[in-house]
Amino acid sequence: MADKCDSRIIHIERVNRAIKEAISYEDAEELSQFFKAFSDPNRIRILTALTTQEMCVCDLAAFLQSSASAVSHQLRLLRTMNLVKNRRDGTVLYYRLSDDHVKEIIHTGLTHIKE
Amino acid sequence: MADKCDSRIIHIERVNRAIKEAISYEDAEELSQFFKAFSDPNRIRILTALTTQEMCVCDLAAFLQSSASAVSHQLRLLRTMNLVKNRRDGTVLYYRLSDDHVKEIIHTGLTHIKE
DNA sequence: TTGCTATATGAATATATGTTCATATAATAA
DNA sequence: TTATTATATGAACATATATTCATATAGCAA
Repeated sequence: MADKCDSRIIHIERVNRAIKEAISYEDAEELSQFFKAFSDPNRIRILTALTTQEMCVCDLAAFLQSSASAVSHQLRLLRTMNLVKNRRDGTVLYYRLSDDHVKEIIHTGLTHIKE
Repeated sequence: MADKCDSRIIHIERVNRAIKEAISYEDAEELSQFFKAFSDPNRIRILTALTTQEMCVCDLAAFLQSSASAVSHQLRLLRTMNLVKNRRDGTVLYYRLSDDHVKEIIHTGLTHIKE
């Protein structure tokens, strides 16, 4: 915090413009949380798997070659972020994507890394 | 790993389809790394600020009310991810976005959280 | 050269995160 | 009821991450 250039700003008009046009800190916080949901390879694999079909926790665990517990933890996080929904059929919970933003986000990301 | 349902998959056809259509683990890894760049509120604020103008490290530090050192660390990460570029003018480094994917990603994310 | 400024960077620290393990819960069947 | 299965969840542990602080580097001016 105590840097030299902090007291003597170089381009005050740019700083003011940035402040004026900025999204709120709360929005930045929420947005970063949203993207954090995509910041783990296993969650990415879960989300991409769910773009074409609904799957239960066991299916996803088999697909990821991971434990059902680990998958369940990840799914809870994705549920909290409203990225996936589930429906119950007996003891089985089927998970699916909440909406099309997920596909859109992943598609844009894939396009970026493939350049 | 030693879960009960791991040995006895419920919907083998869904698992096989997921495996068949999946992106590679390496791509999932790279994609998650890409999104990790957006998973911090200060990086989000840096990236949104740079959508309308180029700014130097000091400007960004003033905007974020953070230290130049912290900003520099974040910018290095964003540079490594190819999300920002810079140009030097004397001792000052001006940062800008690398391409339009950043704007697109953030726009989609904002649309999602505003629903 | 020396001195100053903007930025970069390594180490240390504190916090966050992902998995595992053990246990709990919910639905079903006997 | 009890048993079984699918899923959820809390605690613990290991790893990752963001900031701070101290120091280094790069460019410029005197």
